[in-house]
Amino acid sequence: MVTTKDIAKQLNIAVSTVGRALSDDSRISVETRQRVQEAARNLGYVTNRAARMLRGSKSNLVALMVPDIRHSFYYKIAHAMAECLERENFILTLSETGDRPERELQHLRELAGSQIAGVILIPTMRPHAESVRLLKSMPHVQLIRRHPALGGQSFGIDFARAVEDATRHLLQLGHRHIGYIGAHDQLFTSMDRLNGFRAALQAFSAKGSEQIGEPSDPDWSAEAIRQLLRQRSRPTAVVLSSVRITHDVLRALRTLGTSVPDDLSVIGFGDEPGFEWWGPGLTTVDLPVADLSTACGLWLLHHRLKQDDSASDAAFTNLSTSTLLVRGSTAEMRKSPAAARKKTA
Amino acid sequence: MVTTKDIAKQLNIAVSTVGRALSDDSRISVETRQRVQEAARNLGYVTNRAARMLRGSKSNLVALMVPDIRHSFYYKIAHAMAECLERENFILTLSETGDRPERELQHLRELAGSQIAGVILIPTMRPHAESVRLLKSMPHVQLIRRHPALGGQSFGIDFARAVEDATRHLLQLGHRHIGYIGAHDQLFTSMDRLNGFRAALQAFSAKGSEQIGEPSDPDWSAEAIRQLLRQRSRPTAVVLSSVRITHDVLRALRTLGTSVPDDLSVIGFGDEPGFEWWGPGLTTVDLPVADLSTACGLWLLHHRLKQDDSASDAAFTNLSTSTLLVRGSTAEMRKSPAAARKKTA
DNA sequence: CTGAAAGCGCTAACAC
DNA sequence: GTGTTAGCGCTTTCAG
Repeated sequence: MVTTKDIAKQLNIAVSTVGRALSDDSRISVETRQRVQEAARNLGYVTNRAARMLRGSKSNLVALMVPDIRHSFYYKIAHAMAECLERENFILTLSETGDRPERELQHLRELAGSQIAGVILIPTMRPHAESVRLLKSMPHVQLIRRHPALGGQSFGIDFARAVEDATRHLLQLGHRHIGYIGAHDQLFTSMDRLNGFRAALQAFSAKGSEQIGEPSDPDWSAEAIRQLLRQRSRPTAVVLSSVRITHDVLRALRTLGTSVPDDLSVIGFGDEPGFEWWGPGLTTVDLPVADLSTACGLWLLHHRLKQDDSASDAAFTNLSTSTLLVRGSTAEMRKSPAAARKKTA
Repeated sequence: MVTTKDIAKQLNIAVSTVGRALSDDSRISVETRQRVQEAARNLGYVTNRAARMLRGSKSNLVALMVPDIRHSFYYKIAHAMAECLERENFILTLSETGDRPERELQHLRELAGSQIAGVILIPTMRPHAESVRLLKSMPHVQLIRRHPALGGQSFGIDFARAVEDATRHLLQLGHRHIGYIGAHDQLFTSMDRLNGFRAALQAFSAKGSEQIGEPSDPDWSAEAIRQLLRQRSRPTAVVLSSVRITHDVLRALRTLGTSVPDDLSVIGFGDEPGFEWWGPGLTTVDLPVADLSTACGLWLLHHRLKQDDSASDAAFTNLSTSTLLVRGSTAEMRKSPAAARKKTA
């Protein structure tokens, strides 16, 4: 490893001169500056950030903590963050929590030791007390989810409105009995989504059939849609409230041979590769993940990490709104589904 | 930030004693060790890795460099790496190159300065000379692709065999005229795949129609499949040779209304969510990405990063084999495609 | 068993 | 315009 000392020795000058020349200090003569910078290039000098950090400067590491990078939600976030941070010469670290508080804590410990500059996290349901304490010592923002113990800065999506818009779309198509499949966790955003669904129904005095459960069980969603379709008076449309559920229900509907949108209109959640070509094309809630992430990344960089400690700890919440992507899986309600079936046959 | 000095002051002992106690040095009495460790816990001490690194120890950062984390190929890799590194208390950094040498270089500069412990990279087509030099100073492995200038350690997939197996499957179903859609870049693995295709055809003395081009253009693949289907004597099956191409062709086939597998048997590349429910279910080459990545990560950790510098620079190449996932998009060749169409109608 | 002190590479305050 | 020096937090001799 080449150090400033090596450069100094080679040019017969002092280390401090080298340091100043490398940072283009105006006190150093232009000539010396050039000589130093050239020598640095020739020797392949790279500044040792460990040493610089020891002197108090911040690291250029920003951590992103997500449940599982394989979900479209999260890899889209990671991509947007990577681009955003790269532009400012920051390095992105990636931690997967698997939604487990212990893994979250383990990562935070590791990150704290590495003097991370900041953390962007999708928190687990119930973070450990130590996680909370560790986060207090590093600038951070919550993304997508929001846990009260983790400080007031967060970027999220208005899920209530997203689901409400989706439901309204079905109502405007004439549907008056709509199914809903959603998750059960108390905290976070699941309740928001359900509330959006209920709000829309109420506005039209329509009927809802809710299936609430544990979508992390791979078979649960399939069973939920079967339940809905088995009712004597079954819903003519269904709203799915997470990407995971959408995946599982789409697969189940193919197996069941349900005709979409003739027998059932379907609105999914999120837009993954494949949703476009599922059956007649899936009408779905398009989440503004990329924009949200970029906004979040920039905000962390500019409001929380800038040298001047003017950065306030004031609560800050940004809620993005999503848009409905209308494709073929939703249609006007016909009086009799059977009639519709005949017509297309 | 709590330091060893703080702990020392609080307990009225020397910093060196604290340091030794924290690393469970046998020379320190059990009692002192416990007192120190308890104090550390109470004060919320975390060891400052910057300082430790300055003393010569390696960082716990391992970098992963991929073209774009949003592709299934790469997020699967990232996931496997994250899990693998986490187990050994390493931190994964994620760099996106967008397949552009300049971005690759920029990231490598940043990583070099941060004293990264090691690099796992999917190299760009033509890495900069400086990238090559930088990589020489850090332990690294190439993954998936393999560029001769970047050292002899690599983990890859036997693409030639993957495509050959896929083609053979079609041949065994009786197809004797098979289309192939593939990429054009000279280096790396594209040629391997094409060779696999040709080898299989030759074994059966069958006819091939190759469309070779630039799949990064979103419309190119669609045009390629149209070309194949427009020929007077058109192929009865087609082999797709990248994930990207598979996505684009599947979309195009839907638009064209081609009946699969009656009019055309199709074999895709990679297995993404959605391939399973595309049309009759896509027969595809299932790439052993997760296993490969885990193997690669473990290898870097254990062969290249261990303190003892016994780590050899010997060339090492691991080629994994993939398996064919047979679903509904491939069928036995009928004499007349039209007859098949009638039968199902 | 424990303490004192040096030094990793860099920056910044203080000379000249 | 440039040199000297101290010190960031830790590990590691070398002394006791």
